[in-house]
Formats: sequence, C-alpha cells, structure tokens
Amino acid sequence: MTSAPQPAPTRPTSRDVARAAGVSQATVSLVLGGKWRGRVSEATAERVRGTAHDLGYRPNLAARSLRLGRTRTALLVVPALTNEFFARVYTGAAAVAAEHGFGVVLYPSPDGTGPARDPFASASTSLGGVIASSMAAGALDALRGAGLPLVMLDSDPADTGVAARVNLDIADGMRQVAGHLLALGHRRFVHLASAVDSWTFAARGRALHDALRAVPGTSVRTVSAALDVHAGRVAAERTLAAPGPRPTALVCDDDILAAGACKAARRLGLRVPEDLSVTGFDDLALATAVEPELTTVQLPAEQVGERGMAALLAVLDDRPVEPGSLPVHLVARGSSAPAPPDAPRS
Amino acid sequence: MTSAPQPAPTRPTSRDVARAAGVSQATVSLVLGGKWRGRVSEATAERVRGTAHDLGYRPNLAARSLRLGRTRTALLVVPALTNEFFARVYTGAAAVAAEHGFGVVLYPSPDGTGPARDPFASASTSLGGVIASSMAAGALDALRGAGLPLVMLDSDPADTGVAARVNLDIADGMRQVAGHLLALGHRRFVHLASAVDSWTFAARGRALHDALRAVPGTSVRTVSAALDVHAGRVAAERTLAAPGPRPTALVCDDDILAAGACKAARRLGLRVPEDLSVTGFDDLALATAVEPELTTVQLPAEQVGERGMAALLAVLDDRPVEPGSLPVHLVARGSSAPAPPDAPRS
DNA sequence: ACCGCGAGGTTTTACGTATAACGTCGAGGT
DNA sequence: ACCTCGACGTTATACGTAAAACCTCGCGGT
Repeated sequence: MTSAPQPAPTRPTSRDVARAAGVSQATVSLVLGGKWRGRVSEATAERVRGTAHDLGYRPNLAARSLRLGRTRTALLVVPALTNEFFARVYTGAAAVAAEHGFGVVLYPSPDGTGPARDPFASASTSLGGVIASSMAAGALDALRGAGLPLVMLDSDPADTGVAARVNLDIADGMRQVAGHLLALGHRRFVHLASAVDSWTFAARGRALHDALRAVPGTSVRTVSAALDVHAGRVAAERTLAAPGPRPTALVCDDDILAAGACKAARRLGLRVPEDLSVTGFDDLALATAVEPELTTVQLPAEQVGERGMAALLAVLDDRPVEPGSLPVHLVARGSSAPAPPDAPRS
Repeated sequence: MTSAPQPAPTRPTSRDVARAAGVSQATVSLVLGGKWRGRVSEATAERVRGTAHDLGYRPNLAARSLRLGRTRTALLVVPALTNEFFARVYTGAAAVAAEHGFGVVLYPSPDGTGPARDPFASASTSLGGVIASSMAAGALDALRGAGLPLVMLDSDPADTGVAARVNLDIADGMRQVAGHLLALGHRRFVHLASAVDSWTFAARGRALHDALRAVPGTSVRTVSAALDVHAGRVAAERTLAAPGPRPTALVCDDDILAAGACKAARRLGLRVPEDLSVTGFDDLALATAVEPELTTVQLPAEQVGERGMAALLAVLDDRPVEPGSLPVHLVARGSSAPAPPDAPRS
C-alpha cells in the first residue's frame, strides 16, 4: 500500500516531522494535538499535517503517556471472556474506544470472589479509567481505591464511588418472561437460578418473584446451579422428579441453564414445550443452536460495551453522562408453549 | 489490605525509593532490574528491594517503554472474541503473559478479508511482538511489515516471515474423525465445510478427503456454509434432501455447523445418530448443550494461547522455540453411531 | 516617537526510567 | 610509596511528547 520502501528501522518522531516541515517540534505537537486556535496559522498547520501524513508519523504512546501522566487506555474488568456476553461487551467497548483513539485492555477477574490479583499488573501503570462488570466483584475494591474514573456495568444502583453506570433493564426482562408464561396459562413455576453471587442474578430472581407474587394462584420454587449445562441439567432433573404437582414452567437465569434444563426434561420423558416450558436469559448463540430454540431475553451486549466506553469518555471530558437503562426484550421461540391441561398426577 | 491510608495522590517513583533507601536512582533501577551482579552489594540490594516494597513502588510502564523503545505488551490478533475458541486462546495467552510481566492487547481483525484497519491504532506504538491467528488474514501484511516478532497460530507452515509457529495437529484430528466413522461402517460422507477461507479449514477438508480416499468404496461430497447455525442447517438440509443415495455421515468443519446439521436432520425426519451420524470440530461449549451431544474433536485452545505467548517470549529472549504441534483428540459422544443398514431408497 | 498587543511562532522543561560513563576507596603487588 | 584494579556506587543523559514561558515582529493608537 505505502510507496515508502524503507524497512522501518526507526519510526519518525514529532521532531522529524518538524524538521521536514520547517517548524519546531512544539508547533507539530500543537497542531497535531488540536490546540492551535490562534497560535499557528492555518497555512502552517496544514503543512504540518501534510508532512506528518507523508512521513507516516504516529505519536509514541509511551512518551505521550509519560508526559501526560495518564494513558488513553481503559481497563475492562470482566469475569471471563469465554462468557459470550462479555466477549460482546468487549467488542462494543473496543469499537467505541477505537473511534476516539482509545485502547481497551482486559482484566479477566479470576472469578466472582477470588484472591483478586493486582488488576493493574496487566495494564499500563496509569490508565484513563476503568469499566467493570458487577460480576467481577473480586477486583472491585482495588479498582475503587485507585482514584480512577470507574464505570460500572449492570450493577447495583446503590453502589457508591462510581462515576457512571450502564444498566440493563433486567427486571423488565424478567417481567416480560413472567408475563409471557402467565399469558400462556402457566401457574406452577420453578426458578432455576444461577449460583453465581452477583447483582444481576439477584435482580433477575427478585423481578420474577415480584411478578409472580402479583398473580394469585401461582407458585414458584427456586433451585440454583452453577453456570454450566451439566449443573443445570442435574438441578433441573432433581426438581422435576420431586414429588408433588409438577411445575409447568422452568424459568432459568441464563440460556446455559436453560439448555441443561431441556436435557433434563428429555431424560425424564417430558417434551419441551408441550409438557414443560423452559425460558432462558441472555440470548446467547446457544439459544438458537439447541432444539427447541430457546424462548429467552435478548440483551444488547454490544451496546452495553459501547455505552460503557462512551460514559467513560464523557466522564473524562467532564461531560454529563446520558442516563437511562438499556431496554431488553423477550424473544419467544420454541421452548415455551401453553401450559398443559392440569393432569391429576404424572 | 494495605495499612497506608493515603489516597494515593501520586505514585512513588524510583527516585522516591532511592531517597528512602539512601542510594541513587540508578542503583534502584539496577537492583530492581536485576542487573547488579557485582555492581551493588547484596546488603544494599536487599535494602532497596525492601524499601521499594514498603513504598508500594511500581515502575512506570510508560517511562520504561519510552526508555527501552519497546513494551512488554503483545498484540493478539484474532478474528473475533465472540468465537469461543479465540476467547480461550486469549485466556491462555494472558495467563502466561501475566506470569512474565507481560500484557496482552487484542486486535480483533475486522474479518477474514477486510479493509484491515491499522492494527496498531488500538495498541501502544511499539509492541513487544505479535501473536496472530491465521484466520485474521486481513491484517497479516501490515503486521509482517512492522518488523516485530510474529508468532502465528494454527497457520500454513509454508508461510514465511514468521518467527515462530504454534500449530494444532488438525489433520490428525480429522483423520481420527474419519477413522471413527469408517469403523462404524460409514461409507457415504458429506463434508460440511466452513465457507471461511483460512488455512485451518482448508487443512481440515484436505485431511478428510485424503483419509477417505485411502479407503475403497467411500464417497464424499462437499458443501460449504457460513459459520453460523442457520447457514449450517440450510446447507445440510439441501444436501440431505438431494436425490441419490443419502449420506450416512455428515462431517462438519465446526461444532456450529454440526449443530445446524442436527437441526436439518430433525426437520427432515432423520434421527441422529440412528439414521445419520454428525460430527463437529472444536468441542465448543455448544457441543454438549445440544441433543444429542456432539462427537467432535477437542482442541486445546488455552494451550495454543499459552504456547503462543511462550514462543513469543522465547523469541524475544533469543531462546530456541520448542517445536511440535499440539495433539488433538476425538471425543465420541451421542451424535455418531454405526451406519444404518443400506436401505434401497428413502 | 513610543507603547501595547496580538498573531505566530520558538525555547525550554519535565515526565520516570535504564544504562553508559565516570568516580572513589581500600587492598595487594612491586 | 606508587600504581592498578575490582567492588560499589554515582552522575549524566536520552527516550518523544506536551505545554508553559518566552521571543519577535508589524501595526494601530496617542
């Protein structure tokens, strides 16, 4: 692409640009930094920009950081990237960051509550700010103490020491699930909750219970499981095989648990959705890979990342952060159907 | 944890440590840099290390990078993090990096063949090196031209300009699949290939065809599809509904395609595995979420990342890189079974 | 005639680190 | 008694950038 055949032995510095353009290094810095209103003539500025471009100049980020005492890098703290939701959050955050000349470095928090290795070990010394998921609770205290702007994702609004917050309307999502299943005639529910202790899961459970409590004649039992298919299957199997009237709807905190629940149902000879409706949460890729496809709640994961990064940039510029939660919506697919007629006993 | 209650207004520098320890800044640098054999007495070194620790000293990475002209940061170039395989590769790479004081910054290549935005825009100016997946072909040329050590993951051994290479024994994996299905009596195959143009998928196809060609009486037809469940289902559906003797085994380049294929089979009234065996590749989380669970090839994704980072570190230290491909192995699950008896026609 | 002033720059400095180049001091050799 | 030399440090410098402080005109006002 470039017509310059030099093997790039050493990159041009702002001083090289200055020399080539016949100005001082300071002028180059001013022009390229955009702070030259009334300090440098438009003609000179244009010439500097031209030579900078011709030389393929790129500012040395290390030098800039050293000078400024802060980097244009944000730390994104998430539980794990193998969690599709967070991979998508990262994608969104990185996209917005790139537009503003920011970088994003990840800190995968060991797990919810871990020994919390130094979150800054993997990052540059002085970051521009931190964006953290509430699920990465392990590292939170260390982050708060660092004196950096902190943007929290999907977190408890009661938390303090937070510069901005990007929330999903989780409760509304769960209300939609409840409404959907109630409209289908379901009355006996099981809530298959995630055993992960985090605000978002707590919020899901609370919203479901609140929604169901409002309707007379409903019952709901809660069981919890680790966040993997196998654990979900085992927990669901136990619940479904328990004595007493069998639930007709299994509301899961996560698509992964829902997938496990579907397997449990099949093992017990129950058809989904004819005998048992199962709902997930998150709308992961998995949701449309399993059979039947999962009725679930779609979360705008990329948007969470985008808004998170945008919020951080706003905070850094002392601009106000636009508030409001991101809407989520139910996607009705094949795993939910009208409740079966009330049979005497299985 | 720390008993120091100061709000961390400014971090201690090496000069602060020097002052506190009663030595010069240079000595601190020497001691902490580990290059003091015979230049500083053991007693002084110990004292310096002690005060550094007491003060909570952490070197300023920006300053170090500026001085050294390179950073202890590697760029990991992958197609997308939402691909579980690469999320796992990242995890492995980041773990090894952290052990050696390295950071990892991601560059999600737009897609296989894209306009290839500047890979360095998101990263620090001068990286320590680059680790790139062969699937991120779009950015490759830019990377090669940067004069940085380049470690390629799962890539064509014929590629040049590569400092080290970490490969999976993809061909052997596909041979295991072929052997497994042949032993089950299958003779009529379809290869559901990924439409993504990359070395790894080409290698999978080649290995399958080679393995089957060696056995008389086998046939194999290839169809390709984009790498998502829906595309896989559509492609499989078309192939399975085509006239002529129906294949009994559907070998997929990826678990995602295999999940789609299973759905296609069900739609056509075929039972998996009784009427049709389906195999995947990669052993994603999805493989055990669908029903039946997929027979697939397990790839040590984390190890790929670990070895990739280790190789980069070795190259940077002028140490030899331990060669050899990583073994992969077949995991036989519920989606493959003996071939059905040869029926006249469906 | 002289001052003030603003446009359009330039000189200088500091950021924190790594390391090359340079002391200093006491012991051992002659 | 003087020189050498190794052990143990120190001083000085450079990395590339941003920005404060400082120059130098030419021009309009009085």
